Amino acid sequence: MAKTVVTRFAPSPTGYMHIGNLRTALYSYLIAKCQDGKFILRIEDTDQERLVEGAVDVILNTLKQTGLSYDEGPVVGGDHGPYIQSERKGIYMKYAQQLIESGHAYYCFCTPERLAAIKEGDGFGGYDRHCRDLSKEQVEANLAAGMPYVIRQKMPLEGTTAYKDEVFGEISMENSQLQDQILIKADGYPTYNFAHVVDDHLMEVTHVVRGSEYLTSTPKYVLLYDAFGWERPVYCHLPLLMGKDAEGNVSKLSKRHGAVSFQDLVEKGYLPEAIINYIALLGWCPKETNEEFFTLDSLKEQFSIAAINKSPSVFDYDKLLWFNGEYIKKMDFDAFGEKAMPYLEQTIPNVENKKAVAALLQSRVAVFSEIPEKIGFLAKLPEYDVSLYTNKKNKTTPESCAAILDAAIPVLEQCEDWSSPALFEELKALAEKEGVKSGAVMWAVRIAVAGVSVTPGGATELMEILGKEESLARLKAGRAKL
RNA sequence: GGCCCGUUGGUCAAGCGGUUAAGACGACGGCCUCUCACGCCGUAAACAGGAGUUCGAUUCUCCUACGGGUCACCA
Repeated sequence: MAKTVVTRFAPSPTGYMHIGNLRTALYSYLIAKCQDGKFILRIEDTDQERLVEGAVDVILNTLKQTGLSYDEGPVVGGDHGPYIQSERKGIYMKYAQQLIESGHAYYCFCTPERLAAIKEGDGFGGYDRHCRDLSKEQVEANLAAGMPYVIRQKMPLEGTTAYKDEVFGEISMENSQLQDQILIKADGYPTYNFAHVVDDHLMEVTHVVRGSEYLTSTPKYVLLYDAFGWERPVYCHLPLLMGKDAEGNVSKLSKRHGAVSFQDLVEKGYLPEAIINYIALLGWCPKETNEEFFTLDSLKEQFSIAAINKSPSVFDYDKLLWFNGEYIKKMDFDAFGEKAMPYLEQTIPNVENKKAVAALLQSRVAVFSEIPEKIGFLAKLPEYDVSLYTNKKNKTTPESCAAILDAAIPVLEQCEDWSSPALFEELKALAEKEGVKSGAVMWAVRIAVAGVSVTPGGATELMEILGKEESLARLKAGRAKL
């Protein structure tokens, strides 16, 4: 029986959930769940200078909204807690000590000033290993004198370190490339470099899933596992999510590329399911099907590490928009209405039948935030130019529209049944009587009633929503302009 | 700059030695139509370049170019 797969998502609480981070969470979750494994959430907050109030809640809320439920982690607990690194501070030092004793790490007393001076040079040299070979006596003396110190990993000077990545394959690095990185900082907190290795081991994580920016630092981590005599985890590095700027240059997706946090996207009216669906396809493609629509459950069934690709992918807002539109169209009407209601209330508080408006909107909206601009004219007839009455296809002109409105207004005033189908029949009959295309009548009426050239819904649908009184007032105002 | 990784249409991508090189978004055109949208139909658009290996390379190897990542008391 194979060992249970255990993955983790280990974000640092920065105050927002970057979309690339979310995708890492998704893949990490899926890699576990497609193999009936466990998914752990761990908060990596060892940088005391970058603590952000409420940042953990952002992470928790995002996972909740997207349905990425974790088996162990903050709030839910588990056998390997605590799951917040700052609460685990006490456990790292003894492992660091162990490494010092075995000759894999050492105390370093170099001051920040000295390190900065070293960096002055070409900037690529890194630490000069000044404290690497201090005598035991010297170290004791410094310690006794209360000198501040950090603990560094002692890298092999020669040879190479290699590991196998599940998506990128064999990665091999010359040890001479590896810096004697800091394991424990002067404030006593561990660095990511050290804490994640210790925690992954203690939490029995079998698959380390993270962005490919860690591809080249992983040899250092692998060396740590080896130094402790721990079994190395399986590594799955994920291709990066890129953004394209105005000049067409691509780079790691960031704020300058637009909305990049999950919160931003949700605020703009994107659905969590659509976001998840879209980002699942960035770097992964199902093997046996051309299907593009996936729920979290269907992803669990289809997902496989082997189908993850290596090349970075550009985040395409257009395609996300399309996905969102598709999800909106698939929503049942009540759910759509509920989601749209805040926008409707804000934009057209005076319109009685908001449900009818929602009905017109569902197939015409790709993201909720575009609702106001589409229906503003319902709240108040906008100022418009008579040139709107000119339409090539229906062969209308301001003059012809004037005639049409003259004929239409009295007819409409007589209408008892103010429903779209009834109104449509009336106007169609009128068109026949007047010997013009029904499209011409509809055009004149719709412009008069809406005051904008493009509307969600046709003339009679809009009239039904506006009601008889308002519609006629607008028609008469329109006629007066001509 | 050193090291690591990548490179199929504008974008996401299938392909895993022999194909008319899929599909999706976007673009464009058409149909439908009470404007728009939806829906339906269609068009244009790609294997970075050069050497090998092979009967045969988009697929394998090497080189070049380009792109990205990484070299913190950040993760």
